[in-house]
Amino acid sequence: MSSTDAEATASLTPRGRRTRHALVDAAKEVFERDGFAARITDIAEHAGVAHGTFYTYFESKEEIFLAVSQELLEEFFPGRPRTDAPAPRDAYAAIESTNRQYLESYRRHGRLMVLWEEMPGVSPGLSGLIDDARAAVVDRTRRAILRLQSAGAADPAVDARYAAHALGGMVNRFAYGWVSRDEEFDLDTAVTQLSLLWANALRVPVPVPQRRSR
Amino acid sequence: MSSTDAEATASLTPRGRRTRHALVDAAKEVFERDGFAARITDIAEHAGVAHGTFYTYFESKEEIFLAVSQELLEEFFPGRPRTDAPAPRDAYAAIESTNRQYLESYRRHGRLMVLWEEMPGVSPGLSGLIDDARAAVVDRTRRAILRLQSAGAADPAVDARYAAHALGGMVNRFAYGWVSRDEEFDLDTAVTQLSLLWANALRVPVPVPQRRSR
Amino acid sequence: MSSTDAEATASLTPRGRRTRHALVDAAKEVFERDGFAARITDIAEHAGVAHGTFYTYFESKEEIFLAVSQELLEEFFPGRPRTDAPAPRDAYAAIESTNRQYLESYRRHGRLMVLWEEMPGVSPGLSGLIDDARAAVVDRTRRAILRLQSAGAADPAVDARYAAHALGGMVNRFAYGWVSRDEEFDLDTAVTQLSLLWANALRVPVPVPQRRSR
Amino acid sequence: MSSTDAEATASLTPRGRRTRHALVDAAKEVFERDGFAARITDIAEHAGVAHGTFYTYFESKEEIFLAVSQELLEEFFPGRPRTDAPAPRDAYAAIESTNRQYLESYRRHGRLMVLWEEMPGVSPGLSGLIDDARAAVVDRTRRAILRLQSAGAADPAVDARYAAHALGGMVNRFAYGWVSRDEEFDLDTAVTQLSLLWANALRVPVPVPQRRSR
DNA sequence: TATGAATGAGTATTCATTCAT
DNA sequence: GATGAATGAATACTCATTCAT
Repeated sequence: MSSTDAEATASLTPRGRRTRHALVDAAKEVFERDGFAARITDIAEHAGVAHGTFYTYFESKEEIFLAVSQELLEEFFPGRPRTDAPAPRDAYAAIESTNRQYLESYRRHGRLMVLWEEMPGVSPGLSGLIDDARAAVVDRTRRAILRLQSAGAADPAVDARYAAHALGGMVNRFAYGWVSRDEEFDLDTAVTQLSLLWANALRVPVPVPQRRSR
Repeated sequence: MSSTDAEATASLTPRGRRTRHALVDAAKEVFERDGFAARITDIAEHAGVAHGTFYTYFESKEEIFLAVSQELLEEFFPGRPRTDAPAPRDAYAAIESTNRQYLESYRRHGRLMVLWEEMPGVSPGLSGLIDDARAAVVDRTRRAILRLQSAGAADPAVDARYAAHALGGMVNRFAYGWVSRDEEFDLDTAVTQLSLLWANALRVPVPVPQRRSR
Repeated sequence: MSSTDAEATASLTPRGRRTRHALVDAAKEVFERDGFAARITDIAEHAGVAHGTFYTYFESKEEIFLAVSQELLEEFFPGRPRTDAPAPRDAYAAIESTNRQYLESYRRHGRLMVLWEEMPGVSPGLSGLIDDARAAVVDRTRRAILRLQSAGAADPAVDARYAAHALGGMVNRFAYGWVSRDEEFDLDTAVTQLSLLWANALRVPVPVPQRRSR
Repeated sequence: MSSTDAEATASLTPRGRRTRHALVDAAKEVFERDGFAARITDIAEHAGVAHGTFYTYFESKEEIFLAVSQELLEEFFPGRPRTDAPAPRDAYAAIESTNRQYLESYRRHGRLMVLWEEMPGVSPGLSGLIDDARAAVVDRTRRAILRLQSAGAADPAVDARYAAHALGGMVNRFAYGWVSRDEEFDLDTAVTQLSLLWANALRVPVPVPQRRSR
């Protein structure tokens, strides 16, 4: 549970905590079903509380969407990297692991992730928040690329910042297409292929087994 | 002017044609300013016609947005490739040319392109239409990759369909980030870098000059 | 009809003018009945139009209240004095005429005048507007007193500004009490008495007939 | 402390008395800040008690406003006159003393007095109560005028009841304007001027020093 | 007594769409 | 074709008041 959530919850009685929780759960379901057009009335109804009760805990749809998103934010944009910087020769493994985690998380949250992508059209405020988190991750990628280049393990012609944006976008967009349309993709193949493309793009050596994967 | 537009226009008197045109122009401006939340009243006002006149020409906001989008659809997803399949040894040049065109077009239409991306959250019907067009382009990319592979000019370990989705997404997402946020990118560098990543990813040979570009 | 009203009406079709008028009339009735707590729904209903139609003509309750008040504003705080400055020896007659006009107008508009007085508690914006108009009248009174003093026709110990505020307030408050509570007052007596008090206060000579009026 | 307050307080435990007191204090502040639109939540919060606690002591906003007003009621409309009827020849001194007290009290309670005036627009019940108190004072004034007239010390042409209403209103309205708008008045001058006007109006002799006061 | 969560009636407001002229 | 007035469904939000603990 994210810190923000803990904060919001701190001053509540157990009963209040239960109600708030029910609202967040309900909101998750309703957002998944109706997108951001979800009606506050429906959320309250789903949670089994009166209309006005919603406003005891949240000031707006944005705010509860944020609460629903807390978990995702932490999962996709952790405060700190989930793994230590890998030795250059493990670069491929790190890429693959990151991609696998990303795709799995993305698919697990499915409709909600899609909502994130479409947020700017609908709630600029919220999407700014997501953008910030995203920027941090792009920056981490950028630094990782620079490290590989220093170690002579990546194409020096590549501009780390441009590449971080482009490759991050590649995986993100792939996942988005997968979830939002009904493309037929296979998880393992997707991980292998995206990692191969990513590694190739940077000219990071790809271990032999992958090269035969299809 | 696209065929659909021509159709819609055919049965109108000259005066009607003018009014319809004014509405589409106005809509473009207003959509760019307000996003898809634009109000029909504003569009009509901008076009200098009465509110009700809108409905003489369009049945809904979706419909006029579609009309506004016709031009873009044609530009981004032309009915037929704009260039013939290049000889394998010109692969890099083709990649670069495609990317440059894409980025230039995307930037030219700026806010409107962003609207396209965010459409699904807001008008599923329309976005289906865009998706279809997109799919055609992805398929063309897929076949191009297959051709390169047959010619021994691209990494055979790459799955053409996955790669077509991924690399198309890469450029699309990069352009989106560029336009929707205020990232500082340089057009030439962006073209060079994205093309380098794309070519690298497929292990398509990159001519020497690029390799020194930064 | 005040200029503001004419303006608002200028761009409307006859039908629109009729509807707008119906709304203002309805509002007057409803405000008189319910005070400023009147509901917009009621006003629309009273005017025999749909709820939303209200918003075709007015943006808020304040705005229609202002429209309702236009006529009163002009009556109580005319852009220019309704009479020329009287010769000093007619001072009493002028006082009496002004008071009679004021009391008659106030009583004619009854409940609506009372609403004006209570406006500050309920809509500071509107009341500021009324205050401004009131200030202009107070200033006119002040200058009239100064004129009388120069002519040696009024007590020189009186401070014209303080007196203008005080005596204007006296008549206003008297009228307010008369209308808002059910005090039993007689119009002629009220005019005579207020004028006597006013004249006495300034030591303006009071013609003999008045002195016997009761 | 007024009798009503004492009553309400009698049956409470010391702790209850403290809480009730905190609520009344808080209400005074909040009413002064927000007018009668003050929210019960805010009052409770200000008093440092839970929302629901309010209802342990008061049934409604009106009721606590009344409690807040007790002190003022007593100050402005004392159960008995604060001074004995003055000898006719001290009439002016009595007028001046009353006016000074009134203006000082009014200004001391400032925003709250203004609230009183605007009460009818907002809570007819309460304002009826205030009206009653006011009526008692007007009646006292009326009888004082009659006394002066019997003693030959005031203009016999003046109708005591009309004058009591008018002159009371004059001072009240002057004070209201002073407090609610930002008129620049000076206390001593105001007292002198209002007393002068009042005395003049009744043709009560004004001692010489006043006549030179400005 | 105190708490604070829950309630829900009440009201304003927006805007796509219809339709008489 | 054009007009612009009229419509009314849809929904958000506030806050006094109740009540279980």
